Amino acid sequence: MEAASKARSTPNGRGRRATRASGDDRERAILETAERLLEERSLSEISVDDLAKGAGISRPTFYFYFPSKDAVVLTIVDRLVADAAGSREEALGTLAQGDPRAGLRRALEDLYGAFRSRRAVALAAAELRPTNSEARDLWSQVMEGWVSDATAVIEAERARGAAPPGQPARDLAIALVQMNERVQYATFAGESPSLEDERVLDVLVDIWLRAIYGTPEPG
Amino acid sequence: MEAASKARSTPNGRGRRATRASGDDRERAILETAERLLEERSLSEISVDDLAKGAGISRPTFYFYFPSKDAVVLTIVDRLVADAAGSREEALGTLAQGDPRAGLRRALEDLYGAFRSRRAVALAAAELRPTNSEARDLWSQVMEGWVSDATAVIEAERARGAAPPGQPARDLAIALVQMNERVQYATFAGESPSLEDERVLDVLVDIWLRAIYGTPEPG
DNA sequence: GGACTGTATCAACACCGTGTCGATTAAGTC
DNA sequence: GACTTAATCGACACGGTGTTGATACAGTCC
Repeated sequence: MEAASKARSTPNGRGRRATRASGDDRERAILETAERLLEERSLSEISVDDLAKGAGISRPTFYFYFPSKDAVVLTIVDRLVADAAGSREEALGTLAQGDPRAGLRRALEDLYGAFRSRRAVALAAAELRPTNSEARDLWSQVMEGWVSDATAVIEAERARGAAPPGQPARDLAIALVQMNERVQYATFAGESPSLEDERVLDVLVDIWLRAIYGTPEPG
Repeated sequence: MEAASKARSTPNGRGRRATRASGDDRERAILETAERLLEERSLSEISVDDLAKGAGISRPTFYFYFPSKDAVVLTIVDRLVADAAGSREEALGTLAQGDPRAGLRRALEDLYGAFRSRRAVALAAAELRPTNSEARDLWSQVMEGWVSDATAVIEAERARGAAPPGQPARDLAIALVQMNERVQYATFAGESPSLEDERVLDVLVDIWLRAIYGTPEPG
């Protein structure tokens, strides 16, 4: 959905107010500085001055390019999300027909990979959510996309008799997608009880399969 | 684990420096003000001055009772966690023998109920985690408790032949416990894709049962 | 009942991060 | 060479945090 990242003619509201001169370099410098610093410390430990210094400008000049520190992060997250959306489209095709286990694994793999390759940004986005409504809205859209995809898959599998009935497909999808988010976040952040990087996919795929195709009754 | 809440003789580091006079009222007033304000707005929108005013004291006096705003929230969360731990102990007994579905539901119900009844505090704790290491450590301990309980249950069920083998019990437990946390948080916060309050337990119990007792292979 | 001790209180201060204003410079047009 | 418009920054105002030092206000203790 709405990328507006390449559309340099249309100012995207988040970035700079309508320009085309050499200041593009500075804008990029700010974004790169932000990504670099986020590898070292958390968002709350980075000030506007740090970003300005890193880009070789003064703090007031920073505000010529971005309205706030949050806006910088949102711009970066926007792009990450757009990239991840690409993987998703692609993976959904694989999932549609053929071996469900392999298809589901491909889909979750792509998603996991997209965020793991830019851990720092993913963690910053999470840190922003509680205090920034724009970040919340953006993430809501992202989650909604995955949930509706997963819902469609579950319903299709039930329709063709491959999966048994159970909880409403959308409810199941919400819980599973939120599980993925949380498990991945914990692993990225290196939380104390968390899955090892190499185990994440095995465990998640297994739970998804059992939740979708398994029967609920214990022996 | 370590409550140190009743132990008024031992100053608990978080609270006030060794006292016993009428200032106890003020300490309680601050805690109550914090809980009250958290019902209205998020932690980041509450200042030390708000807490002081609410308790009828000046901002410097606040620092006589607590070293920071975070310390107030941590004190409250400490108590919530202690309460929740009580429920857990109790629920584990029920789970041990008899109908697994009913037992599991009881356990998850108690946990869900403990946090739902003080939503605002739970949300504040989550907001604190990214910026406060003490909050992270506290929550780590809480998660670890649930994870090791769940691990034990899964291993016991596998040992007695009620549950089939599968992913390592602890890995499964981590993912499931983190799912619960995330799903419950989303519901409390009223996030956009989130489960309705009345659906949460049905969905979570179902996924737990399928993940523990189900077989992974699709038809 | 006056000297002593520890609790409780707050005005004033120093500090830091944010965001804005106004003045200034450096390029392009035409 | 007068006119815009991009780009820059010093100086300011603001709001929040945490500390210091002075002070009032109990209660002992002799």
